[in-house]
Amino acid sequence: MKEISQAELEVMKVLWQQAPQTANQVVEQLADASQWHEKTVKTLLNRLVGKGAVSFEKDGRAYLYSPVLQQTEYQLRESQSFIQRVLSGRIAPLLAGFAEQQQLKAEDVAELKQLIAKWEQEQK
Amino acid sequence: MKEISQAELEVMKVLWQQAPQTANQVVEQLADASQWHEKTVKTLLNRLVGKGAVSFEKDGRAYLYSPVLQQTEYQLRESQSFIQRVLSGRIAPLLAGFAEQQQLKAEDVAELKQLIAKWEQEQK
DNA sequence: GTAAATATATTACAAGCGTAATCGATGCTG
DNA sequence: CAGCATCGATTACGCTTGTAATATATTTAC
Repeated sequence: MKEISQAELEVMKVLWQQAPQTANQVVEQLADASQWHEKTVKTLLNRLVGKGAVSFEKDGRAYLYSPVLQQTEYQLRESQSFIQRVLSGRIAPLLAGFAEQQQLKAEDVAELKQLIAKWEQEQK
Repeated sequence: MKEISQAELEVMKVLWQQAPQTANQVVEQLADASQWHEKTVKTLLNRLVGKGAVSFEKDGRAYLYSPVLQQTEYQLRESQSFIQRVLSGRIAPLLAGFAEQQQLKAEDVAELKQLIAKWEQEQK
């Protein structure tokens, strides 16, 4: 699977929320959110099909698009490559930075604790 | 400050390890690690200067290069933008993915615990 | 059934990127 | 001092990306 560009990612997000969707449904959501021209969105859809990240089936004159690449899979892959590439494999500095910026929410901390508990279980 | 590309980042990493360095010192380290041609590395150095991420001072015929952008600053900025763009602002899923892949090390967990403790202190 | 609307497909085009080669200046060597 | 070696600067070139416009095929509306 080829790399997905930033603009293409926005299109994927729309499809991840709901699928399948026609090109026009996708266009409408992104016209609101991103000020993108219809033609631009359709180009992006096309490129995503070319990259194998999105598939479509014909529904009369229009197409119905669906994501092939799943969001969790994408997030995991990107996270791993990001942590290697930018953070040299260490994850804690990222959180430290976040904490400093007061961007860590109670919710996040709760999830972290659970994660740690689970991890410790597995170590036994 | 303009965006730093992936290839440029490798050059920054070398300068973050030690600075200032001559172009040739940088070239040598990257020739080993990345198979890059001398000309390629020098182009990257030049582009980084153009982007304001690296500065130089003349030392006779050669230049001495130093990073202007600091690594921690870069990492923080990139982490924030990554978490927004890819993870929609939630940091926990990233960790969950990591844990699943057994990539969380004892060291990481220790750091995370400390972070949480500190965070809880601050909430009081 | 012919024109207008509308879907996708094809083409466009400038900027950024990866990956160098060439140019021009300066210093080194014999 | 005349060429060679070596800097950094400039130029190159094909690919990707952002951002569309144009072309083509198919419906649908008179």
